[in-house]
Amino acid sequence: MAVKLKRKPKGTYHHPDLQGALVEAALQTIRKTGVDSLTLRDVGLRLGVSRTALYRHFKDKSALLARLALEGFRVFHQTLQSAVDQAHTNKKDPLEEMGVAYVNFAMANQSHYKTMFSDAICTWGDYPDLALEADGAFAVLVNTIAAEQCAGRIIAEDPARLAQVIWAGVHGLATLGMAGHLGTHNDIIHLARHQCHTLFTGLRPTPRNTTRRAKSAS
Amino acid sequence: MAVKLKRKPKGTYHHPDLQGALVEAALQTIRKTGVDSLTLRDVGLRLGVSRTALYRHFKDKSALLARLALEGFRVFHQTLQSAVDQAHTNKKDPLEEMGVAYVNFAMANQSHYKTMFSDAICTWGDYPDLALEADGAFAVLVNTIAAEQCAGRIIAEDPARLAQVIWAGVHGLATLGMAGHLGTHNDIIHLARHQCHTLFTGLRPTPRNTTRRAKSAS
DNA sequence: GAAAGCATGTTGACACTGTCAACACTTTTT
DNA sequence: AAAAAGTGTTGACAGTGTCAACATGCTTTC
Repeated sequence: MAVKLKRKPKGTYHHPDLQGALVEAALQTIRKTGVDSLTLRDVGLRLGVSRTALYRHFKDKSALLARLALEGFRVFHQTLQSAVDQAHTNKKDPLEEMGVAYVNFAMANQSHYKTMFSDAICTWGDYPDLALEADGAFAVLVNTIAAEQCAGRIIAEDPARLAQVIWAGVHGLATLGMAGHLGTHNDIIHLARHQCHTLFTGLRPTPRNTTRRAKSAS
Repeated sequence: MAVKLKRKPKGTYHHPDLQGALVEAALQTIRKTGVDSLTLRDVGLRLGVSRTALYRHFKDKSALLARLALEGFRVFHQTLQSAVDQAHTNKKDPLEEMGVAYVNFAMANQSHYKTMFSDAICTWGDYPDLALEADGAFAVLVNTIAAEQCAGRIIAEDPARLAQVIWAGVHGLATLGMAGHLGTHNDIIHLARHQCHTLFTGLRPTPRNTTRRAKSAS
C-alpha cells in the first residue's frame, strides 16, 4: 500500500535468460500440478515477472507447450537410446528394454508425457522443430527394429509399420496407466514387459509367419 | 432492445426432458467442434435455455462429461459385443474382430471416445455408474479371451491381465490415430488388424509359450 | 380448490483465464 | 547522441465455470 513501486527495483528490468527460465518454471509447475492447471500468469509470477512478459518469447500458450514438449522429446530420445545401448551390453532384448523404458518414462514424467501428446499441440506440423525431435525419438524404435530384422530375430516387414504397432502398444499402456486404469507403476512395467514379449513372440520368424498375405485397402 | 421480455414466453418455462436434451445437445456440440471447446453456456443457449439451467441436472461440468462418457460406454459395449457375435457367425477370429471394432469406434467417434477417457473424469471412482458401464465394456474383452482360452486358441494366463495388454494395444492405436500420427482411418484399421494378429500369434499355445515363468513384483 | 413446499429455470455477479494494445525501460545500432 | 529495436509492464477485454438470490411452475396436502 505504502509506496507504489514505479515498475521495477532497477537493474532487474531485463532478465538474463527469461526464455529458459520460463520453460523451467513451466516444467516445475506442470510437474507439481499437472498440465491442465498450467496458467501463464502463474509461470510469470513465479519468476517475479509480469503475466504477459511471456509473449515476448512465445507466440501464445500453445507455443510454450510445444517448447515443453520439444524438451520432453529430447530427453525421451536419450532415454530410449540408452535403454537400447544398455540392452546390448547386457545381452538383453533391445526392443523389450526399450518398451519398458518407454512406459517407465511416461509413468515417471506423467505431466511431461501428457504435454508431448497434448491435443493443444496435436498437429506437430505447426511446430516443425517439435516434429523433428519427435521423429528423432521414433527413429530409435525404427532403427532398433531394422537391426533386429537384420539379425533375423524379427519378421521382415516394413519396419516403420512394425514400429507403429509397437509404439501404439506402449503408448496405450502409458496413457491407460497414467489414467490409473492399470494398477501401480510396478504393475504397468510388468505389463509392458509382458506386452513386448508377446508382440515379439508373434513377430518371430517361423514358417507360419513368413508367409503373411499382404492386405489391400479395399 | 425494444421490449425486455419478462423471463419467458410462457408455457415453455419447464422443459419436458431437459436432462436428456442437454446430453443430446452436448453430444452434438462435441461431435462438431470437439470436447475441448464444449462450453456450458453454449449447450444451454442451443436449447433456448439459460446458461446455468444445467446446474439443476448436473453438479458441474465434469458431471456432464461423465454422463456423456457413460452414454459412450453404453454404445461402445454394444459395438464390441456385436463385433464378437458377428465374428462367431462368420467364423472369424472374435478377438481380432473386436480389436478392429474397438479402433473403428474410436476413429468414428473421436470426440466421444476422448471424452470417455478424458482427464477431467479420469478417476472413474467419482462416478460409480460410469465405472460400472466401463467395466461392462471391458468384460466383453475379458470374456472373449476366456472363451478363446477354453477353446485352446490362446495361452492360459490370467484373462484380466491379457485383456489389459490387448486393451492397451488398441487404445494406443486409437489415441495415436486420433492425433493424426498413424495416417488415415483406413491405415489405422489395418494397423489394428496387424497388431491383433501379431499379439494373438504371440499368445498362441506352443511348447515354447506354455512354459512362461511367473513374474513376481519385486 | 387454495396454500404450502419443492423442483426447475433465470439473472447478476465473481474470480479466473488467454490475449492484445499502449506504454516504459533497456540495449543495440547508426 | 539519436534512433531503432528488443524486452517488460499495465490496463483492458471477452470468454469461462460457478454460485447466490430470485422467479416461476408443478405437486402435494389440508
